[in-house]
Amino acid sequence: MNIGEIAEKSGLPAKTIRYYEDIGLVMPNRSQNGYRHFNDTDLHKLTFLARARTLGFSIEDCRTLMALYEDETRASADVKDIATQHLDRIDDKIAQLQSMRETLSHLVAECAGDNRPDCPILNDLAYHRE
Amino acid sequence: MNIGEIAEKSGLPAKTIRYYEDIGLVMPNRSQNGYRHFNDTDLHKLTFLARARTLGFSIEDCRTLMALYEDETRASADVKDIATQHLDRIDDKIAQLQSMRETLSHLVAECAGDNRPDCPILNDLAYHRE
DNA sequence: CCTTGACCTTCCCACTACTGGAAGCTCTAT
DNA sequence: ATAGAGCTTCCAGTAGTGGGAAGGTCAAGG
Repeated sequence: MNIGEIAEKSGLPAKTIRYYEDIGLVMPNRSQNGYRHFNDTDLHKLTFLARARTLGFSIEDCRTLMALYEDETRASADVKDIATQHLDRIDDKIAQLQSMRETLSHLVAECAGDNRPDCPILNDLAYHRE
Repeated sequence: MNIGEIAEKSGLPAKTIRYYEDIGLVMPNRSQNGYRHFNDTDLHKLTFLARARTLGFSIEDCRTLMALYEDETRASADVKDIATQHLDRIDDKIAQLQSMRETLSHLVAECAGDNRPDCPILNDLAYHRE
């Protein structure tokens, strides 16, 4: 498979696949013309990566998860640790966003949104005291 | 005020304040020795920016919001539009994170987390079909 | 007067995870 | 022969800092 084909099959843009090769996540062979040549194992890896990225894992987490996946002597505890930490980070982010959301939605609700200049949103930004 | 003092008062790192000058968000005067010299207006602007950033507005949003703040003939509708769009982006992000959270928490719950290799998390990554 | 240490300056690199674009080579079909 | 699609590498840029080098400035102490 050339890069275009595997891009379609894996759902990852060709650019991204080249980038993953750059950072050593996949190592496709090369044809004589210099084109990357991907096999089914590469496709499987890329699909794995695409799924892990969809779940929000960082590239470094993905690297570790792939290594664990390929290590038949792994302990599932190691995988669970990574996932749990990731989950904690997600929870932190959600909490942070919800706090923003809370404040913003109040301000938006209070703002008349007409052609007059008075605006509670700007007042908050200018004079907010924690 | 020198940069150290205003950094402390505004709560922004000196590095960040220099960056904000670079991109034209603040324009402090310079003393004869070349040091930046900030006045109360600068402090007010930086505090405004710090608050806007806390609420998650992008730098470009901040630039627009500051311009509106300084424009006495503004329409509050323009401010409300920016805030509403930002709120929508936040809602999107929260939804995305909660979807990840949902999937991940199930997988984590199913994983034994012991020293055996079998792991539902890796199975999902490797064989997930949407 | 000299030195020390805390400030300040500019400049450049690194980070995350790509994305876009330019210049140029290869393949396929007409 | 040529057009167009697909491939290659390399370079630059994104957002918003953070880290650190190399060097100028200032105030206090000996």
